[in-house]
Amino acid sequence: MNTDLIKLLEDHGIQPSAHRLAVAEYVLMTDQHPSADTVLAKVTQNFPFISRATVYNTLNIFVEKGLLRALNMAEGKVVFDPNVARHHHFVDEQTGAIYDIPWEALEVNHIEQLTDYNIFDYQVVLRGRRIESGD
Amino acid sequence: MNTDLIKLLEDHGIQPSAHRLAVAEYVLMTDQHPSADTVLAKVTQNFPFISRATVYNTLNIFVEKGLLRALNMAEGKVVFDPNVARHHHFVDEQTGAIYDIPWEALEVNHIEQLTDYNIFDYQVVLRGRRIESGD
DNA sequence: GTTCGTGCAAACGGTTTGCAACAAT
DNA sequence: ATTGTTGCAAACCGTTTGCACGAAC
Repeated sequence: MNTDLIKLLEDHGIQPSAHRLAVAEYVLMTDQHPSADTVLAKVTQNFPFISRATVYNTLNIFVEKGLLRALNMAEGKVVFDPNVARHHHFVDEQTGAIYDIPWEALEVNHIEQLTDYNIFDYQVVLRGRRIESGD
Repeated sequence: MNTDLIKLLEDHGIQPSAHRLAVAEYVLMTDQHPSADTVLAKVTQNFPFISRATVYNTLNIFVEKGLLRALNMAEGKVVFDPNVARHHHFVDEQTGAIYDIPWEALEVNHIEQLTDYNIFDYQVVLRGRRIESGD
């Protein structure tokens, strides 16, 4: 069951406490991009006695240790992305929802010609409306 | 002198008050990406009696009316970009500074194949270190 | 008994808002 | 008189921090 989750935390130098596992179980498995508050709400469902501070602490540790990426895409709220591999993002301007776009789906050319910059990383950020296919 | 600035505001449906002109004079002319606080500091130099609230109000009006774009790229602070034309951004991870990359400098392919999305706009966000060429 | 995780509440920092004063027409 | 701009201070909201408690080794 979550022995693999325990191992994952340990492999990243994080002591796997019960609270941290509860947070990990949700935030590392979701394909959404939850805010800290969303994480708190979700985790509270199965784990009613966790405090806001612990959720924030845990999320920050996860980001520090490379299990999560923190994104600042929209209005004053950080969201967390368990997908730490390279990928692009689409932001639905109506709902605020963020969707992952696979790295291979897009191709960016001429980056090597930006010689004034030492580029560690890049991504395409797209904005618009998601076309709802019956969901 | 700033009759053109007055006209610019009026053309965007903004009453050109003295305070608004003072803000516009700085924020619409800069090639940096100042935060609200930076704008306040700059404007205060020439215009000591402007309040924080007025600066925020003015910036929000400018964004609403399309004179500025608001960017959420980094830690909990909105910055303003007077360049409202399409362009890309490079973020210096050390200094936090944001640089504009001309639209034509990069080419993104296969966007039209993202058929689940109605894409209004997109940009490439690059991160790394700017190479200081003697500045 | 020292280390580390947790909870609470207070503090923090950027931004917004309510309200009263004021200017312009 | 109405409309719109400004300033102040308080409120707000997401996040961080200080400190005390408690569990684990």
